[in-house]
Parts: sequence; structure tokens; C-alpha cells
Amino acid sequence: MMTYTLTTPLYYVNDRAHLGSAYTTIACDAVARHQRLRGESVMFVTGCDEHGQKIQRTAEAAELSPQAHCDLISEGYRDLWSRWQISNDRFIRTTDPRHQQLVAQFFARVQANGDVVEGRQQGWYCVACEEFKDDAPGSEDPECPIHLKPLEWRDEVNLFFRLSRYQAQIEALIRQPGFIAPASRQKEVQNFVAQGLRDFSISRIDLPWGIPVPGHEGHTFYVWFDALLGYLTALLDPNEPVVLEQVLERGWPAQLHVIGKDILRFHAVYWPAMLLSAGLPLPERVFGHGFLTREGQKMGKSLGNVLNPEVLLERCGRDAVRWYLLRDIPFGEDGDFQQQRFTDLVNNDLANTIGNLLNRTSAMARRWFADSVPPAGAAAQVDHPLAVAALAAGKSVNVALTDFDFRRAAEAALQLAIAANGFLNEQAPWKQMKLEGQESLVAEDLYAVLEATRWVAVLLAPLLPELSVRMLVQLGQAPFDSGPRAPACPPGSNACPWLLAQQWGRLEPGLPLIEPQPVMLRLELESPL
RNA sequence: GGCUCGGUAGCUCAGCUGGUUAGAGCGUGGGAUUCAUAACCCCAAGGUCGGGAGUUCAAGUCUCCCCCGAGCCA
Repeated sequence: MMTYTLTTPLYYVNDRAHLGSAYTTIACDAVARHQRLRGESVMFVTGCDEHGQKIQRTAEAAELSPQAHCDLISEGYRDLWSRWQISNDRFIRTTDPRHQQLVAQFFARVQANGDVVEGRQQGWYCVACEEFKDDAPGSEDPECPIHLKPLEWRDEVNLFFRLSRYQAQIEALIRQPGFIAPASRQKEVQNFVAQGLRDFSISRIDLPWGIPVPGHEGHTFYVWFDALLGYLTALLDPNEPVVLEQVLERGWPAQLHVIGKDILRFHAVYWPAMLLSAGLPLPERVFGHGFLTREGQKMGKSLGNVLNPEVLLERCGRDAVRWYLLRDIPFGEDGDFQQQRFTDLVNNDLANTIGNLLNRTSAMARRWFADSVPPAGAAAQVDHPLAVAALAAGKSVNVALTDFDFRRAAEAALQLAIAANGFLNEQAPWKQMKLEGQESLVAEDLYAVLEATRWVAVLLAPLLPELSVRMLVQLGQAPFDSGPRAPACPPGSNACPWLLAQQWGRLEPGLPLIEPQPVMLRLELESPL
């Protein structure tokens, strides 16, 4: 069975997780859950990138060994994702000894293919970028334009990867529609490649905190070379011997790499070339998403306005943050985190519109129909206005999620809830109940709204798994398993619960309804986050 | 400095190959209602579409220049 493999970047352990990493990871989580709900077998990879001089120095500054520092930070990531209930199947650390073995095997292939050459590299180096700066600013004390830190003069013999040999293949690759997403990022990479690809160095000398290059004493691998390979190591079963070829049986090639727009070049150019050299298939798609600002300003330590995902989690909860990030920020574009808007949207959409819909409908059904789902009558038919709305919403959600358009998906689910609320106000069952002989009409109306509400819960499952579960439980429905070990359904089988749930009329009349509890509380933030 | 993307109501954004009075949600104001989490539903106000020039019978939508923001390459 085909595996849907997707990855977050392997986060650099230079510092603790920030909101940006949480954003990327949550988006991937939504995709992974959606695929699992559709019955796909999913391999969702995340992890940490732990080598390089920058890490070594950060550790020294903290008076820790590099390993101790990496252990600390990567454990922080692992713990954070677990508390966010991220459904990753793997968490790879590039300091894993197994990774070292895989890198050696990969390197051997690249070398056997004639793509490794020695070259002298001389120039100004930025440790923060872990890169040589081609155009040295001439003067005596050049600074890195990005980090505003002094550059260091290096003169060393390194190993180079012969990227230049792959010019034509890379050009063809990035021309393919869909490989680089969103499409608006394609040109930038094309122009970069059009300038002519130059070989890039894949080793460093006298940098102990890295993976040793076999056969080249004193060389360690350049951090990017080793980090990208983490995607492969992650796929291997932790108990099986490390055999590069085996990744083909474990989900390679990936369907999707989700990354921040700043590292598109590495994923859309360098990485495919490395894979070509090693004779491995290429990933289907590289999605470069935008960055988050906060209240219109760039987040940064110097400004002291960094939004900590731990704080967000504790004070606001998973559903609220996921909803805001997925529903309001166009995936792919830059976005701005605004606290007022955050609470407005969460309270309006989740508490007032969706939560209250369930609450009011369930309360009426219980009051007038013996604590249970009323008889459906004509409302069971698929031409009921809410049935039509539900089917349309379901279609939109599925299409939107396939396109990684979380906003459209969230909007579609929300619109269904709005339609159901509107229908209730039009039909006003509370008025009808005061009249004689209107009970069957009221029953139909309430059934239709309860069923539409069930649909809202179903459609929210990939985006807000927890809210979805709380709603389904109140409706007496079995919640869906979209977690790491969710069982996949063979293609063509009709056993996929989530897809089955997207049929109008699945709610059983007569089913007991438990006393409604608010499924989503309003956010009341007295102080800024 | 070069390249790319974006700059549309207070806020977040839709506006396909140029064509009737520029749309939605949030926020704001008003109304209606009481089943419900002071919730839901309805209505309204709000924009010289970043600035300037040009092409056209007609431009938010095409061309050029400039300004602002972001990313990449230097």
C-alpha cells in the first residue's frame, strides 16, 4: 500500500521552539490527520537538526557539551509536540547514531557517482548562516548582512558536491507545476537556478560537532548535507538495520515537504540534486509557507515580542490556537498574529457559532423528544436544504485540504454551522412547540440541525481533532482516530469511518442524547500573551 | 544593488482571460428573538482599490516609473 509521507523541517536546536515551528508543525498535523481519515497510510516525520558550528558555540556559551545541549533542546521539542498532540509518526534527531550510518551510505553513493570533488574554499564565513559569503564586503571587518555579526576568514580544502552537473535536471524539475508550492514561489527559485548552479561544499574542517566524512580525516559533513538526509533516516524502522535502499519500502519518496519560505532553495534545488546523485526518487512537492509577525512586527529576541508556544498552549489551549492559525492565516502567505482577532475568531466561530449550535439544538431535542434524537421524517432526505449544504461543505473541505488550503476548509465547515443556525432561527421550533400538532415538523427540523451539527464535527476532525471528539461524544457518535497509529483502509474498501460518516442521515433517530456541556469555552484573556 | 511576492473598507482577505452602482468575515451601529455558552438571526454605515503617468470606448484588473513590507540572490 502506498504511503503518504510528509515532513516538517528538522528544527535547528540552536534555540527553543518558537511560534513559527509550531505553526508549521500544526499545519502538517492537519494534513497528516486528513490523509489518515481518508484511509491513507501516513508517515509524518518531524525532528531536530543538531549539528554545526553554531550549535557547538551555543553549547559552549551555555557551558554544556554539544550533546547535552542537543539533548536538552530536542527533548523540549519532543515534549512540546506531544503536549500539542501532534500526530507525528517519527521524531528524528540527526545525532542519532543510525543517522550517521545512513549518511555514510548516502555519501558513498554520491561519491561512487563521481559527484564529490576536493576544492579549496577561501573567503569570509558566517557561523550563524553556516555559509561562505561570496561577495566579501572588502573592508577589514566585514559583517554578515543578515546576522550583523563579524564574518570569519576561512581558507580550507573542502569536499564539494558537483551540483553543477544537475543544472538541466533541476531546471526541468522546478518547471513542473506543483513541485514548488505555492506557485508564486516558483519564479524565485527558477531565477536562482538560471544564474547557473555552482558546486557547494559539503564538508568542514576542524569542526568536531558534525558527522565525520568517511575516508577524509578531519572533515565533518556540512550541516545542511546531513540534515536533509534526516528525512530518510527517519523513515527506517527503528529496529531494523540501517540500509539506505530500504527507505523505498518505508515511504520514500515523500509526498510533501513543508518548510518555511526561507529554506526553499535547499529543498527545491540542493536536495533533489543530492537525491538524483544517489539514485533515489524525488519528493512530489515542496511547500514553502509564509512567516508570522506579531501585531505587525517581526518577532525577535531583541524586540522581546516572541510568542512562546508553551504559553499559548497553556493559556489558550490547542483548539483555539489551531483554529486561529489554520482558519485565519493563508497558508503560504505571511500572516500576522493579533491577539484581539485571535480571541474574536475563537469566541465567535468556535464558542458562539459552533459550540452554541450544538448546545441549543441538543437542549431542545432533549426537552421535547425524551432526551434523544427526534424522528427524522422528511429531514432524512438528501434534498433537505441542510443536507445540500452539508454535502457541499464536505466537498469543499476535502478539496481545500487536498490543496493545503486550510482557510477554505475551515470556512466551509463554519458556513455549515452558520446555515444550521440560520435554519433554526427561521423555523423557530420553540414557537412551533407552542402550537398544536406541530411536533413532527419540529422533530424534522431538529433532526436536520442535529445531523448538520454532526457533519460540522466530522468536517472539523482534521483541523480540530479534539473539538471534533467532544462534539461527537455529545451526539453519541464514535470519534475518529486520526492519530499516529490510526488503521489505514485498503483502497476501495468501504470501511473508512470518516468517509462513511459523510453521508446524510447517519444520525440514528431515537439515539439517547446526554446532557449538553459547552464544547468550547470563550477565551477571556485579561492580560496580553 | 538585482530578482520574486505582496500593498483593495478600522482588521484579515476575495476579486478568472480589463466591462453594469468594488465583495465576504471580524470589529462598529441598529433591529428582531428567547431554544442556547449575554449566545443565535436580520439590516446598515465604512473604500480617491499604495502614489504618479500611460494604453483603451472602458483599468483594482494591462504598460512604465516611484514609495512601503517580506523573502531570496548579491
